[in-house]
Amino acid sequence: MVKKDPSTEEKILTAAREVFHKRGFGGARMQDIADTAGINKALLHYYFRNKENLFNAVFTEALAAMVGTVSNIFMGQGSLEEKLVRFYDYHITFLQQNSYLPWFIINGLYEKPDQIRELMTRNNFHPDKVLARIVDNLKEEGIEMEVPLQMFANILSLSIFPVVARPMLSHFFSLTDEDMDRFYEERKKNLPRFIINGMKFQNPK
Amino acid sequence: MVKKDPSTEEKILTAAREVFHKRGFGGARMQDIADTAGINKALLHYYFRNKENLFNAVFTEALAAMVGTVSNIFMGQGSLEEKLVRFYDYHITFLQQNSYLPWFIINGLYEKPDQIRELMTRNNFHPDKVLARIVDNLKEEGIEMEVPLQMFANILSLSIFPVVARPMLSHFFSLTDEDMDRFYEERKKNLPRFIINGMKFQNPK
DNA sequence: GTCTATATGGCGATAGAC
DNA sequence: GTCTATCGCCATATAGAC
Repeated sequence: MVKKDPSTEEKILTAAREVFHKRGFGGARMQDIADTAGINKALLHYYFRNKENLFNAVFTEALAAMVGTVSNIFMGQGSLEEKLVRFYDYHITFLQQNSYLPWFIINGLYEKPDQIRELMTRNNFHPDKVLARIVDNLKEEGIEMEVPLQMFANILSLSIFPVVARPMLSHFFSLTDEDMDRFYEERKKNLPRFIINGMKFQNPK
Repeated sequence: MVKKDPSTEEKILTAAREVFHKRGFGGARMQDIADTAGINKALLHYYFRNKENLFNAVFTEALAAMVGTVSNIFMGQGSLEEKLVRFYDYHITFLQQNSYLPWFIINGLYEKPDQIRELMTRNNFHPDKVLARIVDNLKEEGIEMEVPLQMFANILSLSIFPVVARPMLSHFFSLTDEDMDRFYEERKKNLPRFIINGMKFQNPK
């Protein structure tokens, strides 16, 4: 199977993903995106009228992918630990390539909550249902939760924060890129047990 | 005791803090800072030659506050669990009052990585020593850590992320302000045990 | 020290030829 | 669809009166 030459639109989107990811919305330069895509600035505006549209395209695509996958993992079958393994494996990798996303979700909820909420429901993401599913999961495994929300916050914190805070950690501890990559691989392996065990202890019955 | 009229420099710094914390370096506008301080743009440049200098002043201060709150507690005496209790009690409260700070620091490191490394050494920040202290602590308690960095990342993630992501959590689960406040109080109580237990299991010797 | 007015440069966006 | 050239704005920064 021959790989078709990527269309200009695809080239733009790929470039935009890369530049927005590195610099954020404000820091990204249309000129940079054009250069990375190997075209000129004017063409960007021909395809996506302005910077905001281009960002929204990239943002929506990423959000949809993430939300869909996460939902599938937790709503499906299997023990909680199995699900956590699959979740961290997917989510940490995904975040490494989209580390600006959490910030834009959080910030977007301040500025345009409806748009984001709409996007989430359109992609069939219902955090309350995911949480309910996790609680059911635990019940089947003989663990009763007092405050499920805490568990949900813990699960997300442990994957999102260390990836978003990558520059902070690597600066603080003078870590190379390879160090950081190993660090994230370690996390994927350790976090599921860490969570399950921490929780078991808190509900010792 | 009479409160002296704040000097112009203090007014500028207060305003700069507010604007930079919310918008980061790239997003902040000198005009905004001037307006907030109740002066005009030219005066900003009179006091701090340029935007970069002003930013550095604010950033150094923020970094010091953040690192200070963390290291003071962990560098002192006591068992790890005691320290964790004190840490979360203090840190989560601190973050609730300074919820922009973590984003500001992380974002600052994205925007100007080189400059910040220089700032850190100049101001004698050594997070690696804090971590070494935690590891010593654990050794005294008979717990050997394979990858201390993981633990450090976990400790910080669990306090910082849920505060920064407050709008996300409250949107997802339709929580009131009172709900959220209770949520954070719960965390202060639960997190120390959660961490200690999760960790013990991972190092079962 | 504090102001008004202005210079300077960069970036998003558009016009228009091909 | 793709390019070159250029506009117009806005943000930082400076000049210079008071």
